[in-house]
Amino acid sequence: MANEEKAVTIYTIAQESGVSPSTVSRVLNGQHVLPKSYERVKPIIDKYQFVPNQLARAMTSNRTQTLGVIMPDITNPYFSALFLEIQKHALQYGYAIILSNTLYGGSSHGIDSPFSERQYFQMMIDKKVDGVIITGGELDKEDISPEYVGGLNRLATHFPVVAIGQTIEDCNCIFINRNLAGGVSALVQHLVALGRRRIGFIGGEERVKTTSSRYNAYRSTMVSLSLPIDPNIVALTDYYLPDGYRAMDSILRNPQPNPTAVVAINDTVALGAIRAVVDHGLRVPEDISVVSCDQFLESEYTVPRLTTIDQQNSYLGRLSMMVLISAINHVNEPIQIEHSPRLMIRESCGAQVPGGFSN
Amino acid sequence: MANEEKAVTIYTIAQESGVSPSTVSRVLNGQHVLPKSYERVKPIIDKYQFVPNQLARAMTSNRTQTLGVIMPDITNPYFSALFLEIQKHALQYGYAIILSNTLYGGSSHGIDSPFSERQYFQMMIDKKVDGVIITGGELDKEDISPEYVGGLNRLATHFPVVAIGQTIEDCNCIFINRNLAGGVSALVQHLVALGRRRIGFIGGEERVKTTSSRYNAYRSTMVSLSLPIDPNIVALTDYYLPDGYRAMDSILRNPQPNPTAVVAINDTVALGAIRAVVDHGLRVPEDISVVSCDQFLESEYTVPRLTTIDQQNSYLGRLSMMVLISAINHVNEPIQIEHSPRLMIRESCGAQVPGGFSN
DNA sequence: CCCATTTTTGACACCGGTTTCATAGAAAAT
DNA sequence: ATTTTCTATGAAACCGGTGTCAAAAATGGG
Repeated sequence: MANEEKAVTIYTIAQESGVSPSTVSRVLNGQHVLPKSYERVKPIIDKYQFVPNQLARAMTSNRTQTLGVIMPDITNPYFSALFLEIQKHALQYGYAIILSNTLYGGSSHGIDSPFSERQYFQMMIDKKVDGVIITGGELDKEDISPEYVGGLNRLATHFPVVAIGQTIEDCNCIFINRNLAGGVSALVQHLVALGRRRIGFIGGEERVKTTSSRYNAYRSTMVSLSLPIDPNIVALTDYYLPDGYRAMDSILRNPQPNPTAVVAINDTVALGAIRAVVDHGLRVPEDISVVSCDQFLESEYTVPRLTTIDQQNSYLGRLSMMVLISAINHVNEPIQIEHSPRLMIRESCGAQVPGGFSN
Repeated sequence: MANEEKAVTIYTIAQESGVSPSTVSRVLNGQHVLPKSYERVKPIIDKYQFVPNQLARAMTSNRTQTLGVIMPDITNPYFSALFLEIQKHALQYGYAIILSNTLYGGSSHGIDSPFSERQYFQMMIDKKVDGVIITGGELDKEDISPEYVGGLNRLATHFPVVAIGQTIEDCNCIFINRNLAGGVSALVQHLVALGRRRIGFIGGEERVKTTSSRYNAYRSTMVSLSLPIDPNIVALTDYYLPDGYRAMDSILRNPQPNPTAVVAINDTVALGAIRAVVDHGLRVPEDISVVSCDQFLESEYTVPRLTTIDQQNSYLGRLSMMVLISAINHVNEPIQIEHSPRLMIRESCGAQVPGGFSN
């Protein structure tokens, strides 16, 4: 297992090429040396395919070429897509990524996470990463605890921290705000245009931005269209399939008249809701339209095809990575990536779309 | 950004408590010291909440408390579930995890991965991780290149490598073999018991174990039941939703009679197939049963609910982690975790199951 | 071709721990 | 009380690089 032969170090190279270790170091770091010295050192480096020890290098330079990503749950397709996007760009800059899933509020995994988000903060500090991207979890809550903000600030004294979510006052992180409610108004208007008036809402947790901002957009659009908001056809639980099922089921069990359309917080919740509708012997979209605010599944392949909003989440990963990299390099030029949500009108809203297959 | 105050080191602690750095080191590592010394040092450590610099520690101990995980694509639910399982256990042992997605063959992401799997190997070596778990990618292919095996062996000279997939001869990794075909025979028999005889198969790539072992199980079961295997209702493409769609679509476009049942390589492919069936104006399961060999979605919430095989993949994550940890600690007690695939009979096969909701 | 100036180089300290080894001190034996 | 044995401690070397600084070499000007 262990490599018994003495490791090749910068001293090995120095000795064999007849220069000092310092000169080898300079060659490795692209600093200027006389051509003569270079010609001596380079072949020896190549001969051993020498790569300097990153640990030793990190000791003095305080750069580990490693980044941290903290998110609640990688099995959530929204987060896994975000992570992949982040990683693709990180690699181009030679960074490895330590991924930590906090399972914050992750009841859907049957275990209570024994590690709090703040313990992950400590881990990132211990690992001496060069920067961190953090998203989800307590960051999305409307009332963030001072302890959490303290933790973020402590993190930010060690390295740049990019926080995807809401902006927090008096916090030294770099914030990237998602336009969460983007397209929701258009979505509701689209449903109304299709003749649906009794429109419900199902979403995640109540005091969490992802839900509240969309819920508010739904409410204000309903009000502006002079449509009533009936609390009997609103249900907030969590963000996964079973939650969507449970929410829709409770609405349909209610003795009040059923909604004719329901806006779901995201694709998974929408699919859970559709399953519940079917289980109640009803059809989507004929009896009830079910639409989603946030596409992160390949929802053009579901039955029925989901009407949803493409929030262009892949930009988010790229943006956060760009921002982090430039913060690490103390570059302060503001980075702008344009993107706007796109309404994807498909079957589940009841609109007449081709989509189908002509045999 | 940078913490300007001088860092607290083991020397700080030594000076303040009036002992030598060596003694502080011993206290930190739980080695035996006189109670007198301990009483001196401990309060100072607590006062600063001192945590020794992991980088410096790693320099001499050659332990980074970091593990590597190399997989093709975290957005694939199978892999993300596996990763989460691995991480949960890693954390209990105090390991952080560097995740690398190779996007091997990942045409579904629209980019050609600029980094080959072997470059990720190098990265793990550079990062001096304590061990690696690798799965998917070239490891699943039937004809693995000698270069790849060489890469694996090189990895294994640096630290223990757990490879989830097939066993490779003359390779110093620790192999964990999945029982890929488990339950497939029972699945086919179940379909036959339901009166389906013209049974097709759709799966991933041809020379990849995940597909070939299941495909072979399908074939041998068909043969043993004296049923014909019609190549017109077999289609192999890839592992994602669009692939399932494409495969089923091509089968249905074929002038030959349609299958009455189709076995899909996994849940995503099955869902893609179902979408194709519906697009051809047919119904699942009335016209065509669609079943899956490998549950990794919450497929009890799909429409129709998917009949599939629970391969109990979560055990795989736990097992591989256990094996890796004990290899790192040079423990050689064989680890056995029992698990057997379970057939999940639901709607999509055409069986009469309660499942539905009574209004 | 020699002296002044600039550039390149090598010796050495340093990053923050661990480990070896010799010594001081405690415990045991005489 | 004295010698022997054992144990705990501290000084110093080490892990493998980077940064500083003074000496050496290269360059330029007269």
